[in-house]
Amino acid sequence: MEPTLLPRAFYLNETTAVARALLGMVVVRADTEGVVAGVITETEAYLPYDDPAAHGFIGRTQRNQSMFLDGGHAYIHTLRQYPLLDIVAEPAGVPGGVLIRSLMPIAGVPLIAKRRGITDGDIDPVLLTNGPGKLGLSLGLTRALDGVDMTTTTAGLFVVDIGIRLAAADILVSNRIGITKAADALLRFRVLPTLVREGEEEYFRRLGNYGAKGGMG
DNA sequence: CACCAGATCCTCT
DNA sequence: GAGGATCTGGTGG
Repeated sequence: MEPTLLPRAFYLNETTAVARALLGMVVVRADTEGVVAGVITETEAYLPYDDPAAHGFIGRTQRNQSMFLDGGHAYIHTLRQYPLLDIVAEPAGVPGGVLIRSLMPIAGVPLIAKRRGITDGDIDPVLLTNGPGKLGLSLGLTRALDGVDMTTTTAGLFVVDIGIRLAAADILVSNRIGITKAADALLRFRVLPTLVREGEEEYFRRLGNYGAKGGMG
């Protein structure tokens, strides 16, 4: 299918539904250094209500204000030296967020390796972006991109649908990791690891079609 | 202004 | 599985 930019309506839904639906979608980052893209293979939902692990739980602050924007905006914060990418869900004023935890790179691997500081040319591409901090570095994210609208291409950070459709059986559900509050809530969603591997060539083929159609939108 | 807690990663063991 | 590197923002004095 023709790749399509995910519209606002995609994100104006329950945070958990958005977290599931984002699996298989493609994050694209385009800036002066080049284009980087990867299929989303792991997400976590941070709920707008009764979720002490969510940054919005304490109310609106300087740090988390982007979570209160309309769904489809970026909420980018840093943890130690790493930028982390959330995509805001739900309508404005409802601070739901989906943490993008892992990508499978499908474009710009050399640039990703450069941003990761990896010089070993023989490294597995999947290992370059299989963690929230790693993919944040790979996409060249900074707090300057906090709050940008990801339903347009103007900021150079957006998500496209390239036609990947996952069955419920293809998704692993488990507890969120790296947190201490509400650590037992089943809000982590992953594409079956074996499926990621098997789908790798197919993803590249789709991207080839995308590139042939004239750019990233 | 000082303190401290993190939605992490990497290197050992 | 544990510990250190290293940085920002929230909270309290």
